[in-house]
Amino acid sequence: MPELPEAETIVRGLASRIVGATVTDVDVVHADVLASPPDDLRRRTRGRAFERLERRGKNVVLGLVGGDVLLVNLGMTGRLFPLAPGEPPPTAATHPAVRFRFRGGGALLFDDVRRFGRVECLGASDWRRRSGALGPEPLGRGFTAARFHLGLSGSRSPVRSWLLDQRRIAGIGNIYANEALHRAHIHPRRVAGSLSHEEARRLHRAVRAVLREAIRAGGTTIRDFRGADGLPGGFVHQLAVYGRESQPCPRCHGSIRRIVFGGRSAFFCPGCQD
DNA sequence: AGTGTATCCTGCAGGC
DNA sequence: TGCCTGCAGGATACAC
Repeated sequence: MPELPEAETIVRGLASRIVGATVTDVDVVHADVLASPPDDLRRRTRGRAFERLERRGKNVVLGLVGGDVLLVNLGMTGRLFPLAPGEPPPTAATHPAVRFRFRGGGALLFDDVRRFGRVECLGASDWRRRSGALGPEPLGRGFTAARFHLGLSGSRSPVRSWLLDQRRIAGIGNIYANEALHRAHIHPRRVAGSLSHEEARRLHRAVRAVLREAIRAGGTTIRDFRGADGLPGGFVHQLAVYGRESQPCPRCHGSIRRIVFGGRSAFFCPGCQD
């Protein structure tokens, strides 16, 4: 489910509720979302406070005092709900998987219908290594059109697959890959290394614009996504192609098509993407 | 280095 | 109403 804008929306909504909270215990309802045994997670988090909250790609990163990091990958249907002392979980939290209890009675609930999400606690150096294996942040300063073009060059994979590969660029998922390609007038199946300098520049701009606009709208809710405040994201109303098979292209009024490759649906307009 | 396929799960929409 | 199929925002492992 959640891609960069959804993770960013969660982090922004969560920060004021979580930073400063000290973990007293961890309730594990579904251990299969944990990367290590429940006791490992308890040992590493109990008695420690969260001191910073950030995002890396699609991951929510909760930094603990002492340098360890609680890493949450939301998978397809993962959500994080902060709970005030005495506050019951929202009715939307139908599939609780892990609950971090805080001193004073508050909590952070990880809820995940399909349980493709992952929760793990890493030491600082392990986290650095993990983060280093991810590609650049598309909204970061270092992510220039020139660097993007360089990354694309030499790759024979379809550009949509290239965008989804977290080792090449971090945070883009199927919705925003399709939306950015449409905005840049580039067919999702184009060979990444065949993009001209001009096309790479257009796609670079499109990726950044789509992600920024989606963050501004609070992410995209197809079905499950909720921000930390429990609200759905509004970008679904601004989607041009994703999930709109057979509907008219908002730009040229051609009929949007769906094709499948790399195991996932790609949506595009045959009229204005080549 | 690519691609296709399968896997992990649950829920929902659509066809009959 | 029920049953079946296909589909889903992700990540990974495998064979070719």
